[in-house]
Amino acid sequence: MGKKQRQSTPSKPTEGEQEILSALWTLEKATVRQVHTELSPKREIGYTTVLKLMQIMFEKELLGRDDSTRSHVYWPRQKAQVTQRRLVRDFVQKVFDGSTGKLVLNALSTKSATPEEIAEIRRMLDEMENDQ
Amino acid sequence: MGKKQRQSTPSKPTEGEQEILSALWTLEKATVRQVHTELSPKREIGYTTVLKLMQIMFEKELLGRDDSTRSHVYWPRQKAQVTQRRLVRDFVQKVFDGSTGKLVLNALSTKSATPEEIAEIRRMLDEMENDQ
DNA sequence: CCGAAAGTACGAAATATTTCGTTGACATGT
DNA sequence: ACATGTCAACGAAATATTTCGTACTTTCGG
Repeated sequence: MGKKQRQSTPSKPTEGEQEILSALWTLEKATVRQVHTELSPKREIGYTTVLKLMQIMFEKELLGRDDSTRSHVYWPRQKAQVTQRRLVRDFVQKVFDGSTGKLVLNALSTKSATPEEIAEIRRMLDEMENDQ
Repeated sequence: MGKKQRQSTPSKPTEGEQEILSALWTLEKATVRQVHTELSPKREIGYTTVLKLMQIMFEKELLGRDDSTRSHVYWPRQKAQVTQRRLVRDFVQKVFDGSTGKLVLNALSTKSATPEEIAEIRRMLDEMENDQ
Protein backbone atom coordinates (compact mmCIF):
# COMPACT_ATOMS: atom_id res chain seq x y z
CA MET A 1 0.00 0.00 0.00
CA GLY A 2 0.95 3.58 -0.34
CA LYS A 3 2.60 5.70 2.21
CA LYS A 4 0.81 7.10 5.12
CA GLN A 5 -0.28 10.65 4.70
CA ARG A 6 0.76 13.09 7.34
CA GLN A 7 -1.62 13.73 10.16
CA SER A 8 -3.24 17.04 9.40
CA THR A 9 -3.15 19.05 6.23
CA PRO A 10 -0.63 21.81 6.72
CA SER A 11 -2.26 25.16 7.12
CA LYS A 12 -2.33 27.46 4.15
CA PRO A 13 0.94 29.34 3.94
CA THR A 14 0.78 33.06 4.64
CA GLU A 15 2.09 35.46 2.04
CA GLY A 16 5.45 35.71 3.71
CA GLU A 17 5.64 31.95 3.81
CA GLN A 18 4.72 31.79 0.15
CA GLU A 19 7.70 33.95 -0.68
CA ILE A 20 9.98 31.56 1.09
CA LEU A 21 8.41 28.52 -0.49
CA SER A 22 8.82 30.13 -3.86
CA ALA A 23 12.53 30.62 -3.22
CA LEU A 24 12.87 27.05 -2.05
CA TRP A 25 11.05 25.66 -5.05
CA THR A 26 13.79 27.24 -7.10
CA LEU A 27 16.68 26.33 -4.85
CA GLU A 28 15.39 22.88 -3.94
CA LYS A 29 17.28 22.93 -0.66
CA ALA A 30 18.82 25.92 0.99
CA THR A 31 20.13 27.53 4.13
CA VAL A 32 18.52 30.59 5.66
CA ARG A 33 21.37 32.64 4.27
CA GLN A 34 20.69 31.44 0.75
CA VAL A 35 16.99 32.13 0.99
CA HIS A 36 17.66 35.55 2.40
CA THR A 37 20.07 36.28 -0.44
CA GLU A 38 17.42 35.17 -2.91
CA LEU A 39 14.70 37.32 -1.37
CA SER A 40 16.71 40.42 -0.55
CA PRO A 41 16.82 41.89 -4.05
CA LYS A 42 13.06 41.60 -4.32
CA ARG A 43 12.32 43.48 -1.14
CA GLU A 44 13.95 44.64 2.04
CA ILE A 45 13.83 41.95 4.66
CA GLY A 46 16.11 41.18 7.57
CA TYR A 47 18.06 38.01 7.98
CA THR A 48 16.52 37.09 11.31
CA THR A 49 13.11 37.73 9.90
CA VAL A 50 13.67 35.08 7.29
CA LEU A 51 15.20 32.82 9.90
CA LYS A 52 12.23 33.20 12.19
CA LEU A 53 9.76 32.57 9.41
CA MET A 54 11.55 29.44 8.34
CA GLN A 55 11.65 28.20 11.92
CA ILE A 56 7.93 28.74 12.17
CA MET A 57 7.43 26.94 8.90
CA PHE A 58 9.47 24.06 10.19
CA GLU A 59 7.26 23.84 13.26
CA LYS A 60 4.19 23.94 11.07
CA GLU A 61 5.74 21.18 9.00
CA LEU A 62 5.73 23.26 5.89
CA LEU A 63 9.47 22.73 5.68
CA GLY A 64 11.81 19.88 6.41
CA ARG A 65 15.20 20.56 7.93
CA ASP A 66 18.59 19.00 8.31
CA ASP A 67 20.22 20.44 11.40
CA SER A 68 23.22 18.19 11.39
CA THR A 69 25.26 20.96 9.89
CA ARG A 70 25.90 24.27 11.51
CA SER A 71 23.86 26.16 8.97
CA HIS A 72 20.73 24.11 8.77
CA VAL A 73 19.39 23.11 5.41
CA TYR A 74 15.69 23.50 4.70
CA TRP A 75 13.40 22.21 1.99
CA PRO A 76 9.68 22.23 1.26
CA ARG A 77 7.85 19.19 2.57
CA GLN A 78 5.27 19.29 -0.17
CA LYS A 79 5.98 19.27 -3.84
CA ALA A 80 5.53 22.62 -5.46
CA GLN A 81 2.67 21.35 -7.56
CA VAL A 82 0.68 20.10 -4.62
CA THR A 83 0.93 23.35 -2.72
CA GLN A 84 0.39 25.41 -5.82
CA ARG A 85 -2.72 23.48 -6.69
CA ARG A 86 -4.12 24.11 -3.28
CA LEU A 87 -3.35 27.80 -3.43
CA VAL A 88 -4.90 28.02 -6.87
CA ARG A 89 -8.05 26.37 -5.62
CA ASP A 90 -8.34 28.82 -2.75
CA PHE A 91 -7.61 31.72 -5.02
CA VAL A 92 -10.13 30.69 -7.64
CA GLN A 93 -12.72 30.23 -4.99
CA LYS A 94 -12.17 33.64 -3.52
CA VAL A 95 -11.53 35.74 -6.59
CA PHE A 96 -13.31 33.93 -9.42
CA ASP A 97 -16.20 32.51 -7.52
CA GLY A 98 -14.91 29.01 -8.09
CA SER A 99 -14.57 29.19 -11.84
CA THR A 100 -11.20 27.88 -12.98
CA GLY A 101 -12.12 28.69 -16.54
CA LYS A 102 -12.56 32.34 -15.69
CA LEU A 103 -9.20 32.42 -14.00
CA VAL A 104 -7.53 30.91 -17.05
CA LEU A 105 -9.23 33.31 -19.40
CA ASN A 106 -8.24 36.24 -17.27
CA ALA A 107 -4.67 35.02 -16.95
CA LEU A 108 -4.34 34.43 -20.67
CA SER A 109 -5.79 37.83 -21.45
CA THR A 110 -2.51 39.32 -20.25
CA LYS A 111 -0.91 37.50 -23.17
CA SER A 112 2.16 36.36 -21.37
CA ALA A 113 2.56 32.66 -21.90
CA THR A 114 5.46 31.38 -23.92
CA PRO A 115 4.88 29.55 -27.23
CA GLU A 116 5.94 26.34 -25.56
CA GLU A 117 3.43 26.83 -22.84
CA ILE A 118 0.73 27.67 -25.34
CA ALA A 119 1.41 24.42 -27.12
CA GLU A 120 1.22 22.55 -23.87
CA ILE A 121 -2.00 24.24 -22.92
CA ARG A 122 -3.48 23.08 -26.24
CA ARG A 123 -2.41 19.54 -25.56
CA MET A 124 -4.02 19.77 -22.19
CA LEU A 125 -7.26 21.06 -23.62
CA ASP A 126 -7.31 18.19 -26.10
CA GLU A 127 -6.80 15.78 -23.28
CA MET A 128 -9.59 17.30 -21.28
CA GLU A 129 -12.02 16.90 -24.13
CA ASN A 130 -10.98 13.35 -24.80
CA ASP A 131 -11.47 12.41 -21.21
CA GLN A 132 -14.95 13.74 -21.23
CA MET B 1 -9.06 71.64 2.42
CA GLY B 2 -9.80 69.98 -0.78
CA LYS B 3 -10.52 66.57 -1.98
CA LYS B 4 -8.91 63.37 -1.26
CA GLN B 5 -5.91 62.26 -3.14
CA ARG B 6 -6.97 60.72 -6.39
CA GLN B 7 -5.37 58.51 -8.85
CA SER B 8 -3.33 56.39 -6.49
CA THR B 9 -3.83 52.72 -7.09
CA PRO B 10 -6.03 51.31 -4.39
CA SER B 11 -4.20 49.01 -2.04
CA LYS B 12 -4.48 45.30 -2.63
CA PRO B 13 -7.64 44.00 -1.02
CA THR B 14 -7.17 41.71 1.96
CA GLU B 15 -8.73 38.28 1.86
CA GLY B 16 -11.78 39.43 3.74
CA GLU B 17 -12.15 42.28 1.33
CA GLN B 18 -11.83 39.92 -1.57
CA GLU B 19 -14.78 37.96 -0.30
CA ILE B 20 -16.88 41.06 -0.25
CA LEU B 21 -15.73 42.16 -3.67
CA SER B 22 -16.61 38.75 -4.97
CA ALA B 23 -20.13 39.08 -3.63
CA LEU B 24 -20.46 42.54 -5.10
CA TRP B 25 -19.26 41.43 -8.49
CA THR B 26 -22.19 39.09 -8.51
CA LEU B 27 -24.73 41.47 -7.04
CA GLU B 28 -23.47 44.56 -8.87
CA LYS B 29 -24.80 46.84 -6.18
CA ALA B 30 -25.91 45.84 -2.73
CA THR B 31 -26.60 46.81 0.83
CA VAL B 32 -24.59 45.43 3.72
CA ARG B 33 -27.52 43.19 4.51
CA GLN B 34 -27.50 41.70 1.05
CA VAL B 35 -23.78 41.09 1.10
CA HIS B 36 -24.05 39.51 4.50
CA THR B 37 -26.84 37.26 3.28
CA GLU B 38 -24.68 36.25 0.34
CA LEU B 39 -21.64 35.47 2.48
CA SER B 40 -23.33 33.84 5.44
CA PRO B 41 -23.92 30.44 3.85
CA LYS B 42 -20.26 30.21 2.90
CA ARG B 43 -18.91 30.86 6.34
CA GLU B 44 -19.97 32.20 9.70
CA ILE B 45 -19.58 35.93 9.80
CA GLY B 46 -21.40 38.60 11.78
CA TYR B 47 -23.41 41.38 10.25
CA THR B 48 -21.42 44.15 11.86
CA THR B 49 -18.23 42.51 10.74
CA VAL B 50 -19.35 42.81 7.15
CA LEU B 51 -20.53 46.34 7.79
CA LYS B 52 -17.22 47.36 9.27
CA LEU B 53 -15.26 45.82 6.45
CA MET B 54 -17.38 47.57 3.87
CA GLN B 55 -16.96 50.88 5.68
CA ILE B 56 -13.21 50.39 5.64
CA MET B 57 -13.34 49.51 1.98
CA PHE B 58 -15.29 52.66 1.31
CA GLU B 59 -12.63 54.71 3.06
CA LYS B 60 -9.95 52.96 1.05
CA GLU B 61 -11.95 53.76 -2.04
CA LEU B 62 -12.33 50.15 -2.94
CA LEU B 63 -16.09 50.65 -2.87
CA GLY B 64 -18.43 53.42 -3.89
CA ARG B 65 -21.49 54.17 -1.80
CA ASP B 66 -24.85 55.81 -2.05
CA ASP B 67 -25.86 56.91 1.41
CA SER B 68 -28.97 58.79 0.38
CA THR B 69 -31.07 55.87 1.49
CA ARG B 70 -31.25 54.55 4.97
CA SER B 71 -29.55 51.31 4.04
CA HIS B 72 -26.64 52.47 2.02
CA VAL B 73 -25.89 50.89 -1.29
CA TYR B 74 -22.35 49.86 -2.14
CA TRP B 75 -20.59 48.86 -5.33
CA PRO B 76 -17.03 48.10 -6.42
CA ARG B 77 -15.17 51.08 -7.79
CA GLN B 78 -13.09 48.99 -10.09
CA LYS B 79 -14.41 46.59 -12.67
CA ALA B 80 -14.06 42.99 -11.65
CA GLN B 81 -11.68 42.30 -14.48
CA VAL B 82 -9.30 45.05 -13.50
CA THR B 83 -9.06 43.96 -9.91
CA GLN B 84 -8.92 40.32 -10.84
CA ARG B 85 -6.11 40.92 -13.26
CA ARG B 86 -4.13 42.67 -10.61
CA LEU B 87 -4.70 39.92 -8.10
CA VAL B 88 -3.74 37.33 -10.66
CA ARG B 89 -0.53 39.16 -11.40
CA ASP B 90 0.38 39.30 -7.71
CA PHE B 91 -0.53 35.68 -7.27
CA VAL B 92 1.45 34.51 -10.26
CA GLN B 93 4.42 36.48 -9.06
CA LYS B 94 4.32 35.01 -5.61
CA VAL B 95 3.33 31.44 -6.31
CA PHE B 96 4.48 30.74 -9.85
CA ASP B 97 7.56 32.89 -9.92
CA GLY B 98 5.97 35.12 -12.51
CA SER B 99 5.02 32.46 -15.02
CA THR B 100 1.43 32.85 -16.16
CA GLY B 101 1.79 29.78 -18.31
CA LYS B 102 2.61 27.67 -15.30
CA LEU B 103 -0.42 28.99 -13.49
CA VAL B 104 -2.67 28.12 -16.40
CA LEU B 105 -1.25 24.65 -16.76
CA ASN B 106 -1.64 24.03 -13.08
CA ALA B 107 -5.20 25.35 -13.07
CA LEU B 108 -6.18 23.30 -16.07
CA SER B 109 -4.67 20.18 -14.59
CA THR B 110 -7.58 20.11 -12.20
CA LYS B 111 -9.78 19.58 -15.22
CA SER B 112 -12.58 21.83 -14.20
CA ALA B 113 -13.31 24.21 -17.04
CA THR B 114 -16.60 23.93 -18.87
CA PRO B 115 -16.69 23.02 -22.57
CA GLU B 116 -17.68 26.57 -23.37
CA GLU B 117 -14.70 27.88 -21.49
CA ILE B 118 -12.42 25.41 -23.18
CA ALA B 119 -13.61 26.66 -26.54
CA GLU B 120 -13.00 30.20 -25.50
CA ILE B 121 -9.55 29.40 -24.21
CA ARG B 122 -8.76 27.92 -27.61
CA ARG B 123 -9.93 31.05 -29.34
CA MET B 124 -7.75 33.05 -27.06
CA LEU B 125 -4.72 30.92 -27.75
CA ASP B 126 -5.29 31.35 -31.48
CA GLU B 127 -5.47 35.06 -30.99
CA MET B 128 -2.27 35.10 -29.00
CA GLU B 129 -0.39 33.29 -31.71
CA ASN B 130 -1.76 35.52 -34.43
CA ASP B 131 -0.73 38.61 -32.56
CA GLN B 132 2.77 37.36 -32.24
C1' DC C 1 43.91 30.73 23.18
C1' DC C 2 41.47 34.87 21.48
C1' DG C 3 38.49 37.66 18.83
C1' DA C 4 35.64 38.20 14.93
C1' DA C 5 32.22 36.33 11.95
C1' DA C 6 28.25 33.71 11.17
C1' DG C 7 24.69 30.85 13.00
C1' DT C 8 20.48 29.51 15.84
C1' DA C 9 16.90 30.29 19.22
C1' DC C 10 13.51 32.90 21.05
C1' DG C 11 10.76 36.56 23.14
C1' DA C 12 8.35 40.30 22.21
C1' DA C 13 7.23 44.52 19.82
C1' DA C 14 5.13 46.33 15.76
C1' DT C 15 1.62 45.83 12.24
C1' DA C 16 -2.17 44.19 9.90
C1' DT C 17 -6.56 42.20 9.85
C1' DT C 18 -10.81 40.51 11.61
C1' DT C 19 -14.39 40.50 14.76
C1' DC C 20 -17.97 42.20 17.52
C1' DG C 21 -20.42 44.99 21.24
C1' DT C 22 -22.68 49.09 22.05
C1' DT C 23 -24.90 53.28 21.03
C1' DG C 24 -27.99 56.28 18.92
C1' DA C 25 -30.85 57.30 14.87
C1' DC C 26 -34.63 56.10 12.06
C1' DA C 27 -38.69 53.39 10.50
C1' DT C 28 -42.90 50.88 11.01
C1' DG C 29 -47.07 49.10 12.86
C1' DT C 30 -50.47 49.55 16.55
C1' DA D 1 -46.76 57.95 21.45
C1' DC D 2 -44.49 53.81 22.10
C1' DA D 3 -42.54 49.31 21.25
C1' DT D 4 -39.95 46.80 18.13
C1' DG D 5 -36.84 46.00 14.50
C1' DT D 6 -33.14 47.67 11.34
C1' DC D 7 -29.30 50.25 10.41
C1' DA D 8 -24.75 53.05 10.47
C1' DA D 9 -20.95 54.45 13.17
C1' DC D 10 -17.26 53.55 15.85
C1' DG D 11 -14.10 51.96 19.37
C1' DA D 12 -11.67 48.42 20.81
C1' DA D 13 -10.68 43.64 21.66
C1' DA D 14 -9.06 39.48 19.56
C1' DT D 15 -6.12 37.30 16.16
C1' DA D 16 -2.81 36.78 12.79
C1' DT D 17 1.43 37.98 10.78
C1' DT D 18 5.78 40.18 10.35
C1' DT D 19 9.76 42.09 12.13
C1' DC D 20 13.76 42.46 14.79
C1' DG D 21 16.81 42.79 19.05
C1' DT D 22 19.47 40.12 22.05
C1' DA D 23 21.78 36.23 23.92
C1' DC D 24 24.29 32.36 23.28
C1' DT D 25 27.07 28.93 20.43
C1' DT D 26 30.14 27.41 16.92
C1' DT D 27 33.74 28.09 13.53
C1' DC D 28 37.87 29.86 11.83
C1' DG D 29 42.22 32.35 11.32
C1' DG D 30 46.17 33.98 13.54
